[in-house]
Amino acid sequence: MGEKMALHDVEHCDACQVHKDVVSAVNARMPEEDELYDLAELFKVFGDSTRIRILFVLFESEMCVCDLAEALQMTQSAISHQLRILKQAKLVNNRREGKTVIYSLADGHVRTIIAQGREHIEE
Amino acid sequence: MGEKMALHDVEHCDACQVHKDVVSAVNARMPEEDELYDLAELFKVFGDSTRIRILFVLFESEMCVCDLAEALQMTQSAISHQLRILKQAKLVNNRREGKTVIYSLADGHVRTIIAQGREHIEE
DNA sequence: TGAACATATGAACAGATGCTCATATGTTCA
DNA sequence: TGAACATATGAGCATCTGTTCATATGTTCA
Repeated sequence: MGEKMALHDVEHCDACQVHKDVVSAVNARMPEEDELYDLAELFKVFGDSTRIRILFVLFESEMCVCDLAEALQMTQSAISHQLRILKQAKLVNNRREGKTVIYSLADGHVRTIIAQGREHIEE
Repeated sequence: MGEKMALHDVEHCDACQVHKDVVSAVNARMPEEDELYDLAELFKVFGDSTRIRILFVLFESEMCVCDLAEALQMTQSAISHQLRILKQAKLVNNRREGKTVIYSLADGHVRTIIAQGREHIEE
């Protein structure tokens, strides 16, 4: 921030003057830049049907990579790349069992978020 | 579907044979292709910090396009493009009042989904 | 140890995405 | 009606994303 904040003039309508207090109030309650960014990054992870499908599979049962590939009819590589993203977002956990690696859901937020999403689109 | 479903052989581990019943069960409970796609599309909309910021502003108050541009220090065009996406996803409603167009949150799922997302990243 | 298996990862490429710029559409008011 | 204002939209461009392909890492067992 600071000198980088060279607030270029932004257009505003006449009504804007009236609502200026609301704009200030809004900015006061807006989360930090970092949190907004992290939130968007989190939802980006849900924003791909391959990853959504992986999560649905894991709703039923923890599973190894190759079973996931089989279940979704995709290559091991593609699944592995996506699992990496899901893991970085802490949506899944994994543990090694011999040669295989077992992935599972990380926490309940995943179910809640997807459930709310499903409710929304069914309207 | 049909002839397009030329199930290319997918690799599978030895353990996979054991879990084959689980894979079948999973596929039975998997939502339709369309729903999975729509779900991903919905979350994609949440997956951009500009749109997240717009939603946070609308949490506080319904608002016209130029006030949103002012609040977020972005151009009217950029905001308008994003509002279009939010509207297509039925996350916001709008109504015209004279020259201005007022946008507001569409329903409670938006708050719930974002609230769950915030909970998740604060761990 | 070395072969076979399971998973991870880097490079590369095609397709999607978000912003800007220019301009069109829609509304009010003199 | 025409000027001014508010918003919407299409084209273009730079960037990001998901898959594939090749290959590396890690594990088991003979």
